[in-house]
Amino acid sequence: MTADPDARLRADARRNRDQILAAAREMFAAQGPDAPMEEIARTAGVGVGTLYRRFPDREALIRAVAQESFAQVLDEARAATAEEPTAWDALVRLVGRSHQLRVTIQLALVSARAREILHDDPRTGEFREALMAELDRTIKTAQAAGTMRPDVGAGDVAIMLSQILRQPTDDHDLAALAFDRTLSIMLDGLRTRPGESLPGRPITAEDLRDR
Amino acid sequence: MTADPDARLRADARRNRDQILAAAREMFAAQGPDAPMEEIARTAGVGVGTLYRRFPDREALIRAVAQESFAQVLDEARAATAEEPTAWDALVRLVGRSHQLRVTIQLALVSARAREILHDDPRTGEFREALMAELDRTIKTAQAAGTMRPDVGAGDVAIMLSQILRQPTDDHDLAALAFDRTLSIMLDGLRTRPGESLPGRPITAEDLRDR
Amino acid sequence: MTADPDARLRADARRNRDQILAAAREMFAAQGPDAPMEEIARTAGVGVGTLYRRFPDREALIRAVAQESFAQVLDEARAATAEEPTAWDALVRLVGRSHQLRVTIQLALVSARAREILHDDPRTGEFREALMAELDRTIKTAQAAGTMRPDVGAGDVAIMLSQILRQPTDDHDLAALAFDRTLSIMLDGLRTRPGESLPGRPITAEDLRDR
Amino acid sequence: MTADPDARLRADARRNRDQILAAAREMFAAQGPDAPMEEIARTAGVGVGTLYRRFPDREALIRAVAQESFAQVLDEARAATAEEPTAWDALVRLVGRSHQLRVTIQLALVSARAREILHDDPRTGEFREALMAELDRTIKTAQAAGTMRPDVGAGDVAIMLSQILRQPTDDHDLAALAFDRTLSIMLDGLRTRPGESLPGRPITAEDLRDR
DNA sequence: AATGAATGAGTATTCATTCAT
DNA sequence: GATGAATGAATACTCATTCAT
Repeated sequence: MTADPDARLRADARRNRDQILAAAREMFAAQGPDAPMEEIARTAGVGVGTLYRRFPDREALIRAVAQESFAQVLDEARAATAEEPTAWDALVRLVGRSHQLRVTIQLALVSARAREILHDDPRTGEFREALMAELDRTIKTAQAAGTMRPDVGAGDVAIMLSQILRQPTDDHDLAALAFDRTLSIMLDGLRTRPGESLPGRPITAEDLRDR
Repeated sequence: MTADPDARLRADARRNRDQILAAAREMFAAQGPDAPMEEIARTAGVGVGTLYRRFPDREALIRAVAQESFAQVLDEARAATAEEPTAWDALVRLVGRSHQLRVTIQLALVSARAREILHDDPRTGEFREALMAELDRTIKTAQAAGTMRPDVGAGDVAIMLSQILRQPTDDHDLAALAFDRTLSIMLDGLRTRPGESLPGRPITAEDLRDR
Repeated sequence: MTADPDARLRADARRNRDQILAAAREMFAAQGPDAPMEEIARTAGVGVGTLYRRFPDREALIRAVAQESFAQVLDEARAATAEEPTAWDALVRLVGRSHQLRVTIQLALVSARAREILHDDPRTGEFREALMAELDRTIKTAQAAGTMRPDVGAGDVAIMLSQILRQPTDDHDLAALAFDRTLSIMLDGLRTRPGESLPGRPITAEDLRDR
Repeated sequence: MTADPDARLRADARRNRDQILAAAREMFAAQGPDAPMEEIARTAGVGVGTLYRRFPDREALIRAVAQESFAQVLDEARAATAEEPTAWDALVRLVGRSHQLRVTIQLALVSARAREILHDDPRTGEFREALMAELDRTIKTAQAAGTMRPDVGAGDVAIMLSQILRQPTDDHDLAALAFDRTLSIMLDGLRTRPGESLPGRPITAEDLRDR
């Protein structure tokens, strides 16, 4: 009946589990989702056996890392909607703050293997749905308020974001600067601008449902 | 025993080399730069031995593929500058047409390993320099003509492009649509718009020299 | 804190021990004597720790299972001798009824590893001795009565039985049918038949003492 | 178009392949079909890689060993039929000579895993069919000639044989003696004996088709 | 005493690279 | 030169056994 299946873990087991997840997040971010399991275990300060006890195989580990990170983004998105005065502000805040989540999100998107694994994981799916719903709502509100161009959909924004969130350089300072600027340019491009029109049709949340 | 045995051999070797490069391009695009050497050889229709005779190791192969692709982009950029009426048009054409080059460019940027390998390859470096110079020139011209916002540098554009060029989805149609739309939004964000101003400072070609 | 805490514990421990033995018997029969300890524990409804408290390692467990099963066969053999009118009848009953013991016996004979383990276990040795003595007596009585061919020894019969007792198929019905028929053919072959003679010499209980 | 798919192997590769098969046969006989691949390779005098190049996984190796051995038995069976004066003699010779094939046959029957693997291998299936057909013919001929009891089928004999063929002891001399004697007893049990009758119904080749 | 978490050695399998034919 | 065979290091995963709670 508990939301968290691991709530009943013994204290030390819980700690190990968390350390493993943290290590995996780091490692995945640095080397991609094929990072050696043994190295992940070592980084987490446990034996491989322990890692495998908690996460029966690499896929399970990837799923767990992704879920954790998705949950964080969703929280962030809801907080933004709740706390910001306008939908546009909520959007700006959401995408701006995601900064710290970049790495883990990237994981979920960057490797073909990871995407495949997450594709048919129901838990991840739910998060994605919820996140897209939130985004969709925000965008529609902003468009109704006249602050955002009407010819874009939640899918457009999601894709743009997922692209921008990827680390363009290993130089962290430069990457941070680039993120802020690219984001700014993109937001400028998203503002209401009468007389402009995008090619094709808006990409909706629907379009991304089963990608 | 032929009059010109050398030429014959060179033709053979040439063909092999080209087939290997083509196969590697495909494979890298599909599976990333860690695709099995044996499979690349098979796809190219040669034995692994032949592959290794041409390219002493994986790094050499990656470098060769990258060079070829960079050379194409450079040609494209120069043609755009030469043939389009305005700098803005040249920029639009360049980024729009890069479509076909997406895959190979991506290869050169997407994997940490590939980036590392290319990082200190002088030949690749030259191409990058030339390309950035071309881009810088185009942008400055457009800014001087008042068509492009003055607070962006060649680095900003290069990074944005490299981000956009990555395949966001395996659904090719959706990816193509997304590319066109994201590009459009980005271009809108790049147009002259009095009263707007980006955070930080322009990212220049310099900034990317050693990334 | 109870008046007799010890008895309570013993009852608990006893139950655990029995459940573990039962589970091991099942598991060994199904998967051979290399079945995962953890799975045996789970089937028995206890933790691995408990299993290891009772049986310090796999060998000890195998020995315990084997002893239990050997003891049953010995009981069966003695009952047959005591209750059947003739030695031949006793023999027929013994080998026929062993049906249910097949699985556990098999365990003790089928795997090289198990045989090795049991080889130098004194307790198992005693059972084997007793069983062979019983068989030897029965056979000699039958031969003296003229119902059984004189050129066979207890070793011949034991070996034949151990061969026949192995499960020839996973199809249980077919296996049961095959057992009955093979046994019948074998018994026919063992009956007194003047003028026939076997190759070599009788294999005795002695011969099998240290196999 | 060749019967043997490996006919085109280079001389050295061929040699390696044969050595691997020989090593596997030994190893499987000694330790069962789970013998370490690395050890098999070492015994064969090659690296693991070579083993895996020839046989993509353990299953493939098991299948290859089984096929080879089945083919030998089939040859033996046909030779016996062709060269012996009576069907009964052919049967006696076949089962007697199988002695040397014991080990490899055992492999195919002893482990649940091996049986599963071979179960749906068409090549193995063909051999089994052919072998059973041969046996069936021999038995029917012997029964028609009045030398063999009429109430047994090819399945009965096959099962009995497969049971007897298993190594009952590690003492090779004793095992050989036991085999000869058990076989003799079984053959006595199979001879024509008016007035005797087996339980159930004859087990036919059919019955074993899909075990 | 029972539990189940942690450990790490043991094995299967893959694949880059070298080398005999 | 081309080929593809051989090698062995790298890595995933399993499971017997030990030990903290």
